[in-house]
Amino acid sequence: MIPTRQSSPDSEPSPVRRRLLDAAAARLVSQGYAATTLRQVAAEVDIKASSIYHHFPSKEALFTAVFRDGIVVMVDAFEQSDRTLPACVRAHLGALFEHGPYTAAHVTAFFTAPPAVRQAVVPARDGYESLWNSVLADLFPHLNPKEVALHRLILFGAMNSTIEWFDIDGNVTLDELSATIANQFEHGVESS
Amino acid sequence: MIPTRQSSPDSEPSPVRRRLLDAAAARLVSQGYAATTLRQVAAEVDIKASSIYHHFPSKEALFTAVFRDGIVVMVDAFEQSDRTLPACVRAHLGALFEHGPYTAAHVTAFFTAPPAVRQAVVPARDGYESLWNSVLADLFPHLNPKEVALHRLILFGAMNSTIEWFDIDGNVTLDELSATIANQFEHGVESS
DNA sequence: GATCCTGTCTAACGTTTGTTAGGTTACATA
DNA sequence: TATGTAACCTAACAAACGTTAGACAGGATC
Repeated sequence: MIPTRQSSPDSEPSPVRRRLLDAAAARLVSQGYAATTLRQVAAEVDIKASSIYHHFPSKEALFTAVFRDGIVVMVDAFEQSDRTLPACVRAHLGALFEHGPYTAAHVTAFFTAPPAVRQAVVPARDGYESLWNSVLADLFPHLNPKEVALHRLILFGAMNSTIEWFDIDGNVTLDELSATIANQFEHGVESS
Repeated sequence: MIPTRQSSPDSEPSPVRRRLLDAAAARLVSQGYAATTLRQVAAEVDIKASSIYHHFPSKEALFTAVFRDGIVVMVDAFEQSDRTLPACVRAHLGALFEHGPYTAAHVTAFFTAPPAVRQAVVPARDGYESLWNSVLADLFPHLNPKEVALHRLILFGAMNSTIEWFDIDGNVTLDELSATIANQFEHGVESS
């Protein structure tokens, strides 16, 4: 009857394994890959660094799992939304700010990870991008596929950068921010 | 008569010092702060790591200088543009892709640097952001200051994220990309 | 010619890193 | 009761890190 918060994307793995992922994700957000040490992560779970190797075969494997879970959280949020643009934007920002540190870790630290880790996560990333591409293609049928991809990248940049400055406890709510971004993407800043 | 490219933002410092900054910036882009070692940077300039300390008092000082130069490049490009939105966007992307690795290093690695380094660069960052705020306030007078700041952050996110996917040697030119981003910011994706 | 300064070097320091080897407990299952 | 396995531990490894100390060369200055 231990009240461990299960912000888990997967189906009930070992509690310690889950807490290791939680701690690793949280550290990734604030420190990046290279500066996050296994001893820090282990200490946050009250075990020793060497014990991590009973759950993951290497540092790379641990952080690969974190990045994968970051995408799982995004895909889950995306699939629970209707396919309107504001809803999709809201789902993406919700994954970033409301569903644990995994998506935030992915967005902030993915490019600080070594190539082997990045490559292992690429397929999952591509899957999420495809979801967006098909939604945008439906919503804006006057765009050809190349334009869809280009505008999606611009939108992703706008959404993901919020992790660097948006304050979830500030004056602006996530709903308002999502509406602003979606509206600007669709109609431009003139219509604000 | 050595053909060292002088992609320098400052006024002719020691050639070795400049080359150290160049090498450090290039490494920052691909590896981030913690993973970039002084021995790597020194090797690229054909000196030993300990000799760096004749030019900079510490690793933090070296990379602080890199981040500062990243802003200098941006400000220079910005001030040579007229104050239209497409020109400002083009200047920003030019700083990212055409004027050496300093701005790219700043955008990709600033948040991977330790707090002491970030804080030392904050004033210069604020200056550049103020330039943009005043231009956007002039161009879109119907926005109040809070809205200007919010839309600037969204635009910065869109522009800076291009460093992660745009290929300067690909099919799309920097001019086209700048026009697309500026147009979308102003009028939305509908008008594409 | 003696002195100083600049720029580099070699060598080493203390620390930290990811990782491994081997031992110890607790709790299953037989 | 015996056996096995999961989960942790201590201890240590080799490598790499930022940094420092001290020596040496070359050129300028006196």
